[in-house]
Amino acid sequence: MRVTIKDVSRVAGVSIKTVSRVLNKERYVRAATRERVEAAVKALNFSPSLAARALAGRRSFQIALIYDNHSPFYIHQIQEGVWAQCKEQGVRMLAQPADVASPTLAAEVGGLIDETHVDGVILSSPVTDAPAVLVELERRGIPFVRISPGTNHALTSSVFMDDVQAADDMTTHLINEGHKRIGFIVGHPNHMASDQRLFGYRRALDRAGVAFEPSLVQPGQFDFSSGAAAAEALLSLGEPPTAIFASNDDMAAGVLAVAHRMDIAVPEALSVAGFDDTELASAVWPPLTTIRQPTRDLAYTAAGLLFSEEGVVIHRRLQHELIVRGSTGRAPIDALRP
Amino acid sequence: MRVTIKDVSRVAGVSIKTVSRVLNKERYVRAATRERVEAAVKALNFSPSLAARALAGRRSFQIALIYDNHSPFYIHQIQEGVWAQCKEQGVRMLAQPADVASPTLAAEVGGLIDETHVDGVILSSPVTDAPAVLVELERRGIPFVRISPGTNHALTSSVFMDDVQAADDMTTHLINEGHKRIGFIVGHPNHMASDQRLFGYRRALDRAGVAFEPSLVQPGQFDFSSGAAAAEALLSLGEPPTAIFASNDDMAAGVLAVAHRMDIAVPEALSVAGFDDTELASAVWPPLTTIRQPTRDLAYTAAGLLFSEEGVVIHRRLQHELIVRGSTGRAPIDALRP
DNA sequence: CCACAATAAGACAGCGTTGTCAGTTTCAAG
DNA sequence: CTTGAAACTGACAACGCTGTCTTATTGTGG
Repeated sequence: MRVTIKDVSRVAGVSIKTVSRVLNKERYVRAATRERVEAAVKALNFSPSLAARALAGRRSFQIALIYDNHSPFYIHQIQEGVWAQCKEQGVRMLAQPADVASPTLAAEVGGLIDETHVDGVILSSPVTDAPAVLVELERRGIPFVRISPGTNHALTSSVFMDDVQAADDMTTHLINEGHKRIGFIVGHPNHMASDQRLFGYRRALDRAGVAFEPSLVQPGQFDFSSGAAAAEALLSLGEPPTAIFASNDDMAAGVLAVAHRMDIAVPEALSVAGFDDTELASAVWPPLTTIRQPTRDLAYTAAGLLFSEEGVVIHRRLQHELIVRGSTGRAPIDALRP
Repeated sequence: MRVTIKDVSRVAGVSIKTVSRVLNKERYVRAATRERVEAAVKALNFSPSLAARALAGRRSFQIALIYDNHSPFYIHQIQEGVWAQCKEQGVRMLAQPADVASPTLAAEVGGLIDETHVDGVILSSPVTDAPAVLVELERRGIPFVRISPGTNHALTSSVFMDDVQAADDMTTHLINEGHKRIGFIVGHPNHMASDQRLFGYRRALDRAGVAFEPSLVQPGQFDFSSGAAAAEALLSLGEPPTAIFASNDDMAAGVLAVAHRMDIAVPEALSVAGFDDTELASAVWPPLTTIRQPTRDLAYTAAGLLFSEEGVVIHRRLQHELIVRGSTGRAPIDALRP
């Protein structure tokens, strides 16, 4: 039924071991032999069984991507980046949703590894910072790379962007546009990036000599409705902000919706800024001023590191970019004279 | 290193075959024995190797989900539905992006199956209607289920919704709101659903006695920018439509953006309707009147069919729902008197 | 209490590869 | 030529399970 390495070896007139050598690009195969084998592989349309390879050899040609993130756009980009790298490397990707809050998470990850023999694991935030998972992976000695982890102290590679600087950049941009009362919507508490973005916001305010006001900071969950709720709270303040910086695009979309509903003109009366530059940022009106996070590249690079020389720990920072679109503008005149 | 069935058998004091029986819930194991084995499994934290199971047995405990769809929200829901079902069944999901336009698609799918030994395949539109893929799957005799296929004539199960009726419902709703000139933005030509939605639109017009006007129909690609382009074309007509029905939400978001840019009030001067009810529909302003397509359920049900009794072909239709939100309203007065 | 079926458990081969090791050919230097 | 190392190739045993077949052990009607 199934075409096996045996069939190939018969057609090529060599031993199965030689076919295996060709498949794995090992040394010590005469060019003429290699060609005959390759021809046979092509003729029979042979694809080696990953199961058999995993069982017999040291590699499984599979890696796992573990994520728990409720922004579909973000996940989509992460998947795409990892996938692209896997394709280049001839490796399969197992995309695995997870729940960082689950007490069985580490056990599930362990089970996944045992079951599938994956060669490595990509962790996406916030799974990057689930201690139980990290312990489990280290105990197994399986290579893994983290995308946008909260801390870099682990002895494992990671790729990330400078969330603090990015939030600082955005806040500074708003200050330069004349805004003094800038609302901030914090991200999901599970994500370390949330704190860092908040820190960047405060740092920019400090540097510009703008007093930090706790009532202008609202909690959020990185989703649309929490953004809307936070916007309602901010806009019903006695002295509402002239700009709102939501720490991701989904929440910024929520802010826009509330502004529209309350008939507040954006950006004339209120500037709105997001973070991530997901497709959503350009799908809303006005299109969002945001931080372009190189999500796809982060994922692509992360997977690349997984396949790179073993034992070398690399922390690679990718550059973000401030994207100015229609949702932000000069502060209203009356806000400029205190 | 790795915990194997042998370790379990040693701890439980039985043969590996008996452990295998317990794992696979086979008959002929005394309750007491089963309990001892289960205890050993738990104590050792044993997860059986899928590779070994696939190689030795008839099942691999893996299925593949193949898709090529450029709406991240849609894919996300599909993945989630299939994933949920897989989790219940204790089976792994291989999410596999693909390109229906690629001439090597069928070969890739074949390779995937050979490599991974998957027990079954879920096809998401438009891969559902790639003849080469269907031929390849049938040739291999591997079970597969299609989500929202263009045709139901194949001898394989499928789940779908009534795209014609849904588009008819939406169009009728707009007509009932007094609209006579209703623009329509067609979906991606690769998707059979595109034709069906167009047909539903025409059917509703016909029944209501509204003349069909070809210039009111614009092509699209199911993405934001093609929706925007189509809107520009429609709104610059000599006599522009009072409503635009985009055949998915992404394109409807594009229409909204153009309306905002051209300073056309929605829904006062222009009603905008979408299709799918992805999260995007509620993230834009005004929130979209749309058709709720039970995407997640379709996927969940599809995976369920894959695991159900073999050989039974089932075509299951899931119910859609017209969701009226703020983006549509009565036609402008002057449009009501011809 | 016996015969015989139903139930329960184990021995062993084999799934399709790779790792190891041994054997054969090639080739350059003496 | 001869020799020895380097280049090549193959035989065979794993890998961790399940399928098949065989061998107990238990239960049941006559």
